[in-house]
Amino acid sequence: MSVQNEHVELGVLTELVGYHLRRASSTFAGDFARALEGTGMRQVPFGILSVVDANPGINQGAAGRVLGIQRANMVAIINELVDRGWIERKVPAGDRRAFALAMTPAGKAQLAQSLARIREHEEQMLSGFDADDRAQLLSLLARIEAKER
Amino acid sequence: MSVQNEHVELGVLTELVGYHLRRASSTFAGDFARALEGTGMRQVPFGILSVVDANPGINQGAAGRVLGIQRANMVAIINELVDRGWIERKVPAGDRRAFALAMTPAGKAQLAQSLARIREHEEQMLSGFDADDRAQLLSLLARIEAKER
DNA sequence: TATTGTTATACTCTATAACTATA
DNA sequence: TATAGTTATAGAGTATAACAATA
Repeated sequence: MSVQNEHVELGVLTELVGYHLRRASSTFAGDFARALEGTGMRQVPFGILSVVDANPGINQGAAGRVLGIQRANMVAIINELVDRGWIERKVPAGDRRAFALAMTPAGKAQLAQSLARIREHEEQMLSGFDADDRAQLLSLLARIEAKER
Repeated sequence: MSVQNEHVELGVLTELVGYHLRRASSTFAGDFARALEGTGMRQVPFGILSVVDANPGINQGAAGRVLGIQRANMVAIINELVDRGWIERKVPAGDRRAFALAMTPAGKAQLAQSLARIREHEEQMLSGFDADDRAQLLSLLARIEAKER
């Protein structure tokens, strides 16, 4: 029997929003990875670049908090971004515990290049979605994100 | 400065559907884990229970395929479900390569108990969503899942 | 040859606890 | 004391390659 002809029921999963969120997110992430293949860019590091770019001088803890990444897990990711020359750590005058993160010119360029690929990938994944569909989806997702505790 | 007063911009992430899908899915998964805490149930094993229940006699490969889980990764999960006495492997008469998976009575009970908790958790996460909002969300997610390749 | 299940392995993401330097 | 960053560690999910048994 070929895979195409396989008839398999999902059972109670069919009606569970959590299941479909997980699968849709996974489908999106898989296409993201293919679209960025060879660049070494992944979803999480890209998120950090976006936040550092939008908040020059932000520290690791604050960047991690807005992205839902714990302090301990930020260390390796920030190290990677610094090693690639995309962001830099500066010791601020006021509080010598925290580093101020800032984009380098190479980081800015990387962010722009990745963003171009990501926009293509989003167009692909959302083909068939009109402006209303996209706005609806973003609005519904935002209402779920707001339930984070 | 308290966390509440922290003002941090997401930058280009704000408009990216992939980012919000990932965060909403993560918010949902976190609440799922809290709702099922102590029962040992997780999203992936629950999905398998649902599929086996809806397709008695299905084999590991087919169950994994519909859920997007690879053969190699099914082994440990099926072992766990068998060890817990929730499903059983039977050697079918026709094809002795594949096992036929079936629910045990304990597995049926576990599925029902977990489902009750999961429905409460979904009510919590979707409070404020009317029937139309839920149908819209499921429909939009299904259109993204259909892009899986 | 192709398929099913299996083993081994590795990488990403996530989670917790404990430590240090600084405030 | 509280906070920022760090280290160590572990678990869950996911990915690939290679193998044995069966078809």
